[in-house]
Amino acid sequence: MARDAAIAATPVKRSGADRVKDGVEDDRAEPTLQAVKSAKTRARLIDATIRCLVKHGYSKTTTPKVALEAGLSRGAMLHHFDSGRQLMQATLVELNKKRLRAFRRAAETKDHNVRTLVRAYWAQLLRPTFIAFHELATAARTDKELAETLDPVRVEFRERWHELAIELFPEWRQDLRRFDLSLALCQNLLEGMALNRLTNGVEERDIEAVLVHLEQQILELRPT
Amino acid sequence: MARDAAIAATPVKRSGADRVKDGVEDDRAEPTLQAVKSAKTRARLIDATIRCLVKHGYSKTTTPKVALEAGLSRGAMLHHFDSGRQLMQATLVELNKKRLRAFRRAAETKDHNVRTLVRAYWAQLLRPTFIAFHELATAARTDKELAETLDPVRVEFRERWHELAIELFPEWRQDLRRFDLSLALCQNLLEGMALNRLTNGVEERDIEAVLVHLEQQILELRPT
DNA sequence: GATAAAAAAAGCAATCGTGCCGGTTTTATT
DNA sequence: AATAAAACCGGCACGATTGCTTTTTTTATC
Repeated sequence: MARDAAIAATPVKRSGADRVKDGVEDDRAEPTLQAVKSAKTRARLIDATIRCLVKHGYSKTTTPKVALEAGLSRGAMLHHFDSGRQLMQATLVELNKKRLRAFRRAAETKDHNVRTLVRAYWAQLLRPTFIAFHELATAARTDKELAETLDPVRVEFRERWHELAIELFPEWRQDLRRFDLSLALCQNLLEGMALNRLTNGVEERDIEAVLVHLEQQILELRPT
Repeated sequence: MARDAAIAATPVKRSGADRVKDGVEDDRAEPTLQAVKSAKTRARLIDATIRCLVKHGYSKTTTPKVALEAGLSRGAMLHHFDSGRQLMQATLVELNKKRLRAFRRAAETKDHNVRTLVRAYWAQLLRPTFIAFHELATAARTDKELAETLDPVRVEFRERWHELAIELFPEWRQDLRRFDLSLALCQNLLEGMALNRLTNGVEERDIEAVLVHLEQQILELRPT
């Protein structure tokens, strides 16, 4: 986990991270030095990027704006991420982690019924994390390097989402066809509605009705 | 309504258009002069913009690229649209017209059943028009001026979509609640799936199942 | 055919984002 | 305390985009 974070968010010319990596094999645990500061700064930059994506959109998210938002100089920023693109890629990976974390959290609530899960996912789609993710996903359509980062992200998201759903509702294992259909319905419908909502593409009063209907649909698709 | 469209798609220092506009009240019809050429060039620029949005995405759609794609000089381009932003706004209005035209066309097919209409809308969402529209809609979230253009566009789209659907299936007038729900389901589900598809966010094999299920759903919501 | 207007092209200055570099401060290790 | 390696900062030059202005060519009307 922590290693994944280091790899995904690590600049080429890192050093602290290398030490940690080497330390893993030659001594037991050298977890904290100023490498922890580096990680914090990287996280700050990524968070600033997310805020910029939400506030200004992808096309107007520039490296000076991100640096300003993070309270760092642009020079310091380029010390951690060799280019703006690397920062975007790291942000994309981090956004995926955030989304998956939110899932886990929602799943740990003790009462797992379809209704609460649908509501939990809908709530997630209203948060900045999803907005920023959408900005990057849209950009990735025409940006080869971003697409190459997005691709494994999407795969992982799908897999975890599947795993988690099966874990919560094991009875669904009986009919995987309907299971996949339910997931596809839920994801595409809610995400479509969330995106349309961002630019007044859906009437607020329709939302509740759609949510209720979706819940009903999934219940009917569920094996007995 | 028509005035809004004219404002949105018309350059400030137009002339042919003014003449046509004046001509409406002082003489019967002065439809063709070189104003028609101007209109054609504007259309060419807008089409080039759409192609650029599809090919490069919003963030990399620049005025030089559009001019090149249209086979015009940048100077000529700025003669028709005072700024790149105006071109974008005009393009957004035109995209809406294209989508509505496609609807009308689909509706004129003689056999109106739920299935063919769902399929027709889905087919629309796979075309460049929708991709370009989505690029602009996404940009509009953080661009005030684009948002001001998008807003009436969304309203008109919704109204026409409602009108058309009621016209094709008048029996639905009995239960407008379910009617609105059906439209919301159809639009958000299909658009969500279309968008996710653009960046490998949905498995191809799930698509058909979702379409079939949606058709079934709408049929069940339909009054007898 | 002459003339005026519009369409199209070409050129210009200013701005902005990017990537990179040298220099400075902080931090950790000996 | 000394030293080395980081984290960090400021500035530089290049390229690209934008809006505007000026010039040329086309087109329509008298």
